[in-house]
Amino acid sequence: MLTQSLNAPAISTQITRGKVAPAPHPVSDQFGAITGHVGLVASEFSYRKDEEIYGEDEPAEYVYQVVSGAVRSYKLLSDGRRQIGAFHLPGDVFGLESGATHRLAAEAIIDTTVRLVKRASLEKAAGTDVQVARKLWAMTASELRHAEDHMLLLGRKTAMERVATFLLEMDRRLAVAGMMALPMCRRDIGDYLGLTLETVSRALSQLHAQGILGFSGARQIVLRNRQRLHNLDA
Amino acid sequence: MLTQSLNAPAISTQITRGKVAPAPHPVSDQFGAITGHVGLVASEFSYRKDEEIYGEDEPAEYVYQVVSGAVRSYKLLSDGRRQIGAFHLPGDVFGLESGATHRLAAEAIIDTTVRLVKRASLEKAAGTDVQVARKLWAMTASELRHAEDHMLLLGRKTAMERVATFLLEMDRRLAVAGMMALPMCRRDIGDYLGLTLETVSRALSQLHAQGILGFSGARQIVLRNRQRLHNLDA
DNA sequence: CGCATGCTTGAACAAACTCAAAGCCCGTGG
DNA sequence: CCACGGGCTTTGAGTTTGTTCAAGCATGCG
Repeated sequence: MLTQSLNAPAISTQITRGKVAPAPHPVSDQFGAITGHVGLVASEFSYRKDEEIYGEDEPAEYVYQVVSGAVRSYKLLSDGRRQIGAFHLPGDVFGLESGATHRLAAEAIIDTTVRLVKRASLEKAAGTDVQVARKLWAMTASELRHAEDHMLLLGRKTAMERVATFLLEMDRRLAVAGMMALPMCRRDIGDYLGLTLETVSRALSQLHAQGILGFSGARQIVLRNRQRLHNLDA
Repeated sequence: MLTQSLNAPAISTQITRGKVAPAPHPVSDQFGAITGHVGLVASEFSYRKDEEIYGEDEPAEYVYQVVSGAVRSYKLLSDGRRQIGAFHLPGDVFGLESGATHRLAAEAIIDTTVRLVKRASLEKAAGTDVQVARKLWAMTASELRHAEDHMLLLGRKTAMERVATFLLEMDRRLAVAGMMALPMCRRDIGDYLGLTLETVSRALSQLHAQGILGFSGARQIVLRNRQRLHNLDA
């Protein structure tokens, strides 16, 4: 886990470009805000479902952005208990570290393509460009904000409140035309919310029975009443 | 909570110095590493036990360092459930934000003196001095690391494991001559660990019965067997 | 020295977990 | 195109861990 810096590509799609897409980036494109600004070299890389992107405590050689797919960042206890700290969806940057190593491991939840840049080149850019330095700090601060909210959820919310929070978060982040297609299984959701997969399933069933959400298959969910869901979320 | 930027001083000890202590700072002094470097103006301020230092979502006007005493940072749910995200002990910097507001509230656990600098002046310094910018990022990254470890604790550890982790953390951070004087009450510990105060008390009693720790009053604790405590911590 | 606050302990309870089984999809291959 | 198989999800029943509610105790502060 500590030895290799990058795993084997999934389908040998290691397309290295001299420069990342020169097309204009929206403000929300955090990676573009950096790479576009200082002209860093970015590459693309693909991982198959459940493939490890990097391990816990591995040297942080690259910084990643999800192009398509989904990624989970997690920590393990020695007996296998897992806590997922975050899900990374298209557009999200992950694997950014101020220190030398990755604090959490990362795996592709489904087949996933990422863009990546060498951490060293970002550090270098930050050393000369104050805007880049500010942006790196802001990205880490944004992760911290999420972690702080999540500590409140894990420490103090009930199972139903956690699931309600999760659904509202996913709705915000990946709903298309009022519907969301969850890339992760019930176990992943449980490990994110500090619950078992059964408890997650029961909460979702209950919300379904109350008409608050609709299913089209276990992972296609429509929120039918965001207000009521919000009320369930403490 | 959103209106005032700084609460009334405890005992009118608002000593403003032209410059903070010019004595050499150890490497561990994060605040000094910045203020010393760029010559920022720092002040000292005191808060009485249980006094609010700033509220959640209040504008982040200052960055603080504990000089003496102890501080808790926390979030509340609407019905009063509380999650303490961190305890700040002498030497610790807290209240540092990349964005405009404080994400957690902060209160003095006991009578506390802090050193503080205006956030704006730090931002300004970071704009010209890359070392300062790097340091601010590193401090936020350090908080993130703690939050990630704490998510694992809150989401996946048992009550005994949480208490063991807590004791080892406090031992590391505030033990003097093998003994630690906890500044916080059982409720604070519970709200930090996602437990009730009764569960914390029961775990401590059990550790005492097993000879793993000794008490001299409820808050004076001696760890008699760190190895066994470490084994109890997953 | 006395009281109030915080801590401990006990007993009953509840929320979530574990273990188990059945059902549903979805992708695969015939 | 349909049948099959396997993984994922749901649901149920019983258990466990930690919570809640309630006393009693200690301690440290005035």
